[in-house]
This record gives sequence, C-alpha cells and structure tokens, in this order.
Amino acid sequence: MSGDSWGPDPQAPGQRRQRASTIAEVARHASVSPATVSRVMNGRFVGDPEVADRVRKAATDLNYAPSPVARSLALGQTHTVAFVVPDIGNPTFQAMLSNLSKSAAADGYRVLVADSSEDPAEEALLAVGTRRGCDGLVLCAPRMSDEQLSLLLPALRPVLLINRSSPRFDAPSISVDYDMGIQHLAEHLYALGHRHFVYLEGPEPSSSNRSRLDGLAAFAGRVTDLVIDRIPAGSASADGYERAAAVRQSGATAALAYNDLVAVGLMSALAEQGVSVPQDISVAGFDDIPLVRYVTPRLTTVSVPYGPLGAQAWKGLHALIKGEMPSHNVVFQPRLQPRDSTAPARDRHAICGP
Amino acid sequence: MSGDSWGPDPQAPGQRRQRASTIAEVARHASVSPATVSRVMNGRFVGDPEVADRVRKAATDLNYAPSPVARSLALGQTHTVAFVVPDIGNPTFQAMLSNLSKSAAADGYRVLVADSSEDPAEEALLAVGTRRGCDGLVLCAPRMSDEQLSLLLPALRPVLLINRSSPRFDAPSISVDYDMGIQHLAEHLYALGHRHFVYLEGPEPSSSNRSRLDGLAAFAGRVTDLVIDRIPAGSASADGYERAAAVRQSGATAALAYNDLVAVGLMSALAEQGVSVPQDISVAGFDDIPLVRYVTPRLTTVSVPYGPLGAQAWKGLHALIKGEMPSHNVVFQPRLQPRDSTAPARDRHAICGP
DNA sequence: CCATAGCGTGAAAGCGGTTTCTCGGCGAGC
DNA sequence: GCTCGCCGAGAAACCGCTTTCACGCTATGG
Repeated sequence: MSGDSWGPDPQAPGQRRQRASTIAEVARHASVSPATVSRVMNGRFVGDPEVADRVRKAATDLNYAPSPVARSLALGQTHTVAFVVPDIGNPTFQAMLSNLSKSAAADGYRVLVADSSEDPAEEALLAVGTRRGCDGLVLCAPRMSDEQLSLLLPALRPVLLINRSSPRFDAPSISVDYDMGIQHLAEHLYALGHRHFVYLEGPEPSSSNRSRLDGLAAFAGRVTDLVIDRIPAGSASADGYERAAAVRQSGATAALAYNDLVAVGLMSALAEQGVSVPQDISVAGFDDIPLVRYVTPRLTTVSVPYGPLGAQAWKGLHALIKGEMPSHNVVFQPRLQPRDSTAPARDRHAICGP
Repeated sequence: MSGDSWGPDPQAPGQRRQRASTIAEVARHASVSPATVSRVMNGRFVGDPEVADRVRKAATDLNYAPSPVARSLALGQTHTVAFVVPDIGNPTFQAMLSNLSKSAAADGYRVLVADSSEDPAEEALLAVGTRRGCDGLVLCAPRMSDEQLSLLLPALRPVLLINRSSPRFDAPSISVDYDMGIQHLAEHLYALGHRHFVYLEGPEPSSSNRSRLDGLAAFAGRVTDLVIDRIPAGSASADGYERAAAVRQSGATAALAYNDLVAVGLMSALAEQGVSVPQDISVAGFDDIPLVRYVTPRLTTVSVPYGPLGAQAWKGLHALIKGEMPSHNVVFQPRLQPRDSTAPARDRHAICGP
C-alpha cells in the first residue's frame, strides 16, 4: 500500500482549497506595514516607488487578493445589489436581469437574484432579508399592497421600484405605461374594424394587469360602439391555450392577451381547432418577447423595452447609491408592433355589401 | 426661514437610511455582554431564561438584525454562491437559474449571477473574480479550453461544472447528454424515412455544439445511406431565419437545428417562403423550451430538463460546501419529444410507389 | 543654525460580529 | 466546614481590511 491513502483521501479529492493569503502576510513579505499594502493595492500610495514595487511583487508572489468580505466590512459597502422579482422564470424579468446585470458589472457591481415565488407575504420578507448584505435593491413587487410597500420602503433604501410609480412612494421608480400600450393596441384593432374585443386577463392582483384593464376601460370610454369581454386567464401559455373555447364563444372578433405567452397559447389552440388567425379572429399579445416575431402568423403585439428598462434601473439605483438626488421617475412607452396576427374584421352582419 | 433647510434637503428626500443598530447597542440596552447577545441570537445560549428574554426584547426594541457582512467575516462563509454563465439572456440558463435560486434559497443561500458575455477570456477572469466573496460556484463555461479550465479549477473550489464532465477535471459536474439526445432525434427522422439531413450548427467553439456533432457522426456511422449536411449558424432565432435559403438549397428533407430558437426562426422563414412544414421539409429543435409546444406546427424537439438540472446543481454544490465527498457526476438524458414539425419523408425518387 | 513645515510610513483603532478562555459564584461531596 | 467542580456570563482575541493619527525624518526659510 503506497502512501498514506486510506478511504477518502484526507486531502479530499481536490476539494481542499488552500487558504488565501492575507494582507498581513504580504506586508511581512515586503517588510512594510499592512497599511502600506492597503494603500498600494488601492492606488492611494504616494511615496517611494521602490516600496510600491516591492509590495506588488510580494502580492503577486503570494497570489494575494484582498478579501471582499473584509473590505465590505471596513468600507461599509458590498458592491452588490439585489434584484427582487416575483418569478425569475418569466421572460420579461430575464431580459431586465440580463441588462441590469451587465450594466452593474460595468460599474463593478454584482447582482443577487431573489425570487419571491409570486407570494406577496414572501415578497416583503425577502426584500428586507435580502436588503441587508447588499447596497441597494431593484424591487419588483406587483402583488404587494400600496400600504405595505410604503411601510417597507424606509427599511429598503436605497431602492428602485419597478412598475410601482406613485406619489405615495418615497422612492424613484421605473415603469412601463401598460395603460397607454394597450390603448394603442385597442386603437389598432378598432381601426381595423373590430367592435367586439375579448381580453384574456393576467394574474388577478397584479398591478400590471390592472393597468391594462384601465387602459381598455379608457379606450372603451372614448368610443360608443365597442364591447369588451373579459376572461380570467393568467400569465402562462397554458392559460391562453385553455381559454380558446371561451374566446370563440365570446363571439369577439379580436382577442387581446395579457402577454405574448398567453397569446401564443391561444393561437396554438385555435389552430388546432381549425380557427385561422387572423382571418377568423385577430389575436394580439403584449411584451414582444424575442420569439414572437418568428411564430406563424407573426404576432401583433406591443413592444416593451425590458432590456433598456433593466439598464435604466441600474443607472437609477447607481445614482441613489452614490448619494445623488433620487432620479426622476421614468416611464417607458410601449410601442405598437403590428404584424400578421391581426387583420380587418369580417363584418358578421354585412355579408354581401350595401 | 424655518429650520436649517438649504437647497437639497440635507435629509435627502427619503433616501437617508437610519444606521442599523449593532450588537453592542443591544448588549448595553440589555445590560449584558455582546457575547451573550450573540449566543442568544444564534440559539447557543444556555443559562438564565430571564436573561435571554431581556436580550430578545432589547433586540426587537432596537430593531436589531445582525450584519451579514460582519457575520461572514467572522464565520468565514457568506451563504452566497455564484452562477457564472455565458449569457443570462438564454432561456435555458434562465430555467436553470430559476431552480438553482429556489433550491439554494430553501437552504438559506443566495445566488449571484455573472454573465461572461460569451467571451472566453472574460469567463476565466469573471469566474475567479466572482469566486472570491462567495462560498462556491456553479460554472458554465462552454467556450473555455480544457487546458485553461483545469488550471483554473483549484482556485475556484468548491465548484460544480455544467456540461464539462471529463475525468481531467477535478470537480463534479452535471451535464446533458446532447450526444445521445441528437441521436434519438436522428433515429426518429431516419425512421420516418429521411435520408438527407441538414444540421444548423450552433456557436463554433461551444462544447454543446461539438457534442451534437459527435452524436450526428456516431449515428451516421451506424447507417450507410444517410447524408448529413452542415450549415454554420448560431444560437439565436435570427440565425435560423437567415439560413432558410441555404437549407432549401441543401436539398435535405429534414433540418435539425442547434436549438429551439434556431428551429423556430427557420420555420418562420420557411413559412414566409411558402415551404410548408412538415409536408415539404421536417424541422426539429433542441431543448424543448416552454413556448415551442405552442408554435404552429408544434415543434418536434428533444426535451432537456434544465429545471431539474438547476436544482441538482444546487444539491451538488451544497454537498461540496458542507465538505462532503464530491458528488458523483450526473448526466441528464434528454428525451425525444415528437410533435408535428416532423413527418415521413416524401420520397423524391419514387413518386408513384413501387 | 535652529524652528517648522511637509512627506513617507507605521501603529492602532475601528467595521460588527463570533468564540475561546477565564473567572467568580454556587452546590455537592467528604 | 472546606475544597472541588460546574455553570453562567463577560473580557478579549480574532476574522482581514481601511484609515486616522502620530511620529520621525528631511528640506526649507529666517
């Protein structure tokens, strides 16, 4: 039997990590004080360049890198922010996260993700729990009540809100004007001659669903000959898929889905049932996620710039962290993206012209 | 002029955060030592229950919560892990991230995301940079050379590799058997009578693209009458969209795309050009992302369990962190998901039967 | 030639916890 | 009744780095 191996190698198969060297070791190695090492490492060193070189050499020799945790404690900042969302699985958050993370990285910050699993109670706990241990929060909490959010904010600062802009809130926000967005869409369908819409609602308590309803109501108020049905649905493709029968029964000539996922699900079921889009019925989505310009028929939707929104979120939060004035609220305007899933309404009553 | 307000309110509009109370304050408040407070907060306290109560009361009175950073320094662990990926924008990583994050949260860990922007050089830097300041890494670095990865590994431990299983690597890995996956798909198409495939390649240097090529080669070796063309493409829908002409020119009766995104892009262009799927040509994807069961025609693909993979990644990394034996490598087997975008080949040479 | 300003560097005090070690006080055993 | 041991709680060291403050040294001005 060779060597001292017995059962699990005491130096557990490659999983033992050599302890990182400390600033004190570097200092000793370079015959200077830890203070000097610190200064050199942070570029605050003024003085004999020979000393600086010695320190740098010692540092590379010992493979030294300052402990971020220790720095955080001493500096009082972690260079980390958290992104709190109801569901990371949602493509819209992913687009935001992607850009948020890249923008933050460009400024030397890292981002922590926290998923509240769509649970309003969890949202609050998670937010305050996550807040400790990072320098700021990008908070997307669509389910939380205004009341509770107001109470929570002071403990969360610096914090930037997503889609919760209200004068009541003492924090900057970035939001999407869903209300106007869906009005553009309604306008588009109305102009195509549609007079009977059906709206597939999103998650009941979500603020972005309410905005869409508000927009629809506003539009309905501006015209006299429009009826809008509502079908409770959800935010996933399956929700749209399962509502196909209800949509057909509604007799509407145009279906507006809460989002693209739901729209695609609906179109899928309609296709299976031999209903053709847009000839028999027009379908529209919301968000303009990357894939929907490639589905057949190409989906008419409302484009929401989630990527830029994520980048802007970082800009705002970064400013806040640097102690600058809270940035002004910004509202992103969605843009109508007409494609092939919407078409002029067939007039059900005037089959053969005047 | 009332008060001392001048210009910007010194207590900047709600952005000033009251300093959190420290353990020392709680100790003073409860007339005990910091040590005792620490013990009470961590449940290690044995002794007069009246003292414990006093401490707890003081803690809630002062709204005390221990500083995670200070704890991290003292304890030597951060309860944070990082997920390093080439592109968070990719739906497959998002599915993993979502489950990874939830699993980790269940064990009291948080996850940090780091996006290397598909840059191999960046991958290395980012990995070691991110590694400091957290307790472990889930690393997905498909572009990095075996050589470099080997060298990097010791500095990264504990680390769990995604899709980089090799005996050379001294770290556990979780991977997807893309090789077998695409063989199942090839088998399926071959059984449908297809004898001429075209494969839309993914990113050149990526290991998962190589695995698919290997699988294709292996399958081609098992039959004699199969020809497989290759078209360099990429991993985005646009890549598939733009290769439609090339696909048609190839004369192949079945197209295998690197992933679902590419497949959907391809189908979109084909539809626009009046080529019908699957009648004129069969198209297959890879990954089975949520949306593709809803596109028309429903996409035949290979289902990869990215969600469970993320959860498993946490299990493995957690074990490593707890100092347990490196878990065995695990390989997830993709499953063929036949849908409507593939159909029997039209025999180009035998128009009217035997 | 001496007082003084200025410069380079080190000693030490935090940052906010955890943990070991120590010590005083009390009950039990002889 | 005195010692031994145990138990409850505090003092202090420590985690690794930053930063203020102080100190000794050299150049300058009167």
